[in-house]
Amino acid sequence: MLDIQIATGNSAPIFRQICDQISKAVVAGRLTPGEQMPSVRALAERLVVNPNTVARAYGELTAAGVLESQRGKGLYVAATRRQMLSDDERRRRLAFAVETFLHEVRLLDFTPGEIVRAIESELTAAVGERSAT
Amino acid sequence: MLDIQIATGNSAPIFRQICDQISKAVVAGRLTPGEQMPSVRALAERLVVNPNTVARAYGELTAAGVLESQRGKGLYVAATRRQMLSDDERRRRLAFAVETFLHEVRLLDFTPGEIVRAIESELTAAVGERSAT
Amino acid sequence: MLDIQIATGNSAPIFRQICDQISKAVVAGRLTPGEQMPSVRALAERLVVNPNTVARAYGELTAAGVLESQRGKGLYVAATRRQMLSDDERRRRLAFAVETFLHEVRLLDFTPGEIVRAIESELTAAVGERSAT
Amino acid sequence: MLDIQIATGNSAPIFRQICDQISKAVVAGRLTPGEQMPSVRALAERLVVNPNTVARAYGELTAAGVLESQRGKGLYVAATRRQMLSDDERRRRLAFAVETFLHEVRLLDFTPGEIVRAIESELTAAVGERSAT
DNA sequence: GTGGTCTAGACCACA
DNA sequence: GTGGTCTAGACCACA
Repeated sequence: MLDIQIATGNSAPIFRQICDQISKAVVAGRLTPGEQMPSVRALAERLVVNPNTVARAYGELTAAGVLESQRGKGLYVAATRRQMLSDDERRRRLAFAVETFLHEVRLLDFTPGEIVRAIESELTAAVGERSAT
Repeated sequence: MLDIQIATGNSAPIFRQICDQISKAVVAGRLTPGEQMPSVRALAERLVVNPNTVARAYGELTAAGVLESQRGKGLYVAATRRQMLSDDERRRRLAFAVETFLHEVRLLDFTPGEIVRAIESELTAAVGERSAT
Repeated sequence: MLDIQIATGNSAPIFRQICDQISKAVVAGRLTPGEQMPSVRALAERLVVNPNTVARAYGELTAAGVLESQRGKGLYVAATRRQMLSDDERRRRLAFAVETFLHEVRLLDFTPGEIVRAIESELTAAVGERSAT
Repeated sequence: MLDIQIATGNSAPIFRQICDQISKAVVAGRLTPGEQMPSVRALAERLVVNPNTVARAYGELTAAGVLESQRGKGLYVAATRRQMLSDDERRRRLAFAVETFLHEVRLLDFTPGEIVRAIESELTAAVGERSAT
């Protein structure tokens, strides 16, 4: 069963946490294409969260092509993830994420080498995880 | 004179940008302990920013011990730098930032190589900027 | 002043009507890049609609790159409209719109020629309108 | 035998697809006045669709005068076709559909030529399909 | 002042 | 049953 953890407090908005964890689960293969998602109400109950909040997360994931709605039946993991963004937009977003990341990490006093190595080892781990599943 | 660049638009909140750049300047020695900071109004005017925003940044820096207020005279760079994080904590934060970053980037369909290269080129650019200052 | 008409009843959702009319106004040049949008609350009041509904419309337009948020100051018409979608996605959406359009029109018993001519004359008119502004 | 194609996913509601295809079949003469329609359950089974959905489609078609119910026996294609729209009304609807379509497509940054070509090729495809049937 | 998020609760279209 | 929309009203971060 899909495991989603909500961190209350000052962190990211709840709807975004839900988005993130679901799309992560899809990428990691813990949610398989065609699989039905829990209903808005069911997930809201489980997370002790307002249904609107889940609906918003589901809405964004649908707009992003991660989920697909089947009228009146429910939401399903999209069969094929379409690349909706233009190359320019993808590059823009990568640059933005890199900038944000380096900004966070800069104050921790790691050397460039250590940072790159941390990225690389996590990338390798992620590949391993996927093929292991 | 203290050089602060504000990026408007969707980037980090302005007050945080001010915080970051000031504490960075302190670490880099461009601001020396005991030095007087520009007044809230003066800095706000220079940055073309709401005085409240500068006040908030100064407030947080004072709370963090980077700046010190001298009654009726103004704000000064604190004589002693605040404690650093433990190595464990630093590593934990790096790992967390890496994970967050890779997750954000995942749906953009870049290869590991492209991601690492983007990080590296930004790191090089940052180093260049720093040594140029 | 921005003129937005809300049609209640069975038609399209209100937030979408707002989206549509605003992006239309941008394309037509009735809203110029850099111009500030009315605040969520102000527009909501004018349209006699819940602020959340306006906020949703504004949110979608921001996500689509039509508007840009300036923290704490308000929303502005984006200076340059970025093409965020991939060519594939653009083609997919065009095909979908064509299909929907032809489906609606089919029952009206127009010949293919009449349909094409209607499209062409409206396209010419749109160009004229833009250069006239 | 009546051939109905259901497209699941985000396209038009299923009940409307059924309505449309049946009324189209009547206009095209593939369903003749007086002919008996398949039962709700039979059609639902064939289309792998909820019986409620077929029932709703039949209901709307009956209300529109396309089908007629004969007490206890079933539904039949109505002997007389319903009134057509006035030319003015048809033209008004075409203009409205054109406007809506062009607006949807506008933000996709296609040239007028590309738009017209997309319409034409879809029209040709549709004609081919119809004459093939 | 600005927009952004969330809740509670209603109503709708659709299957 | 399903998701989608809307309202009313609260609270937050930011400038």
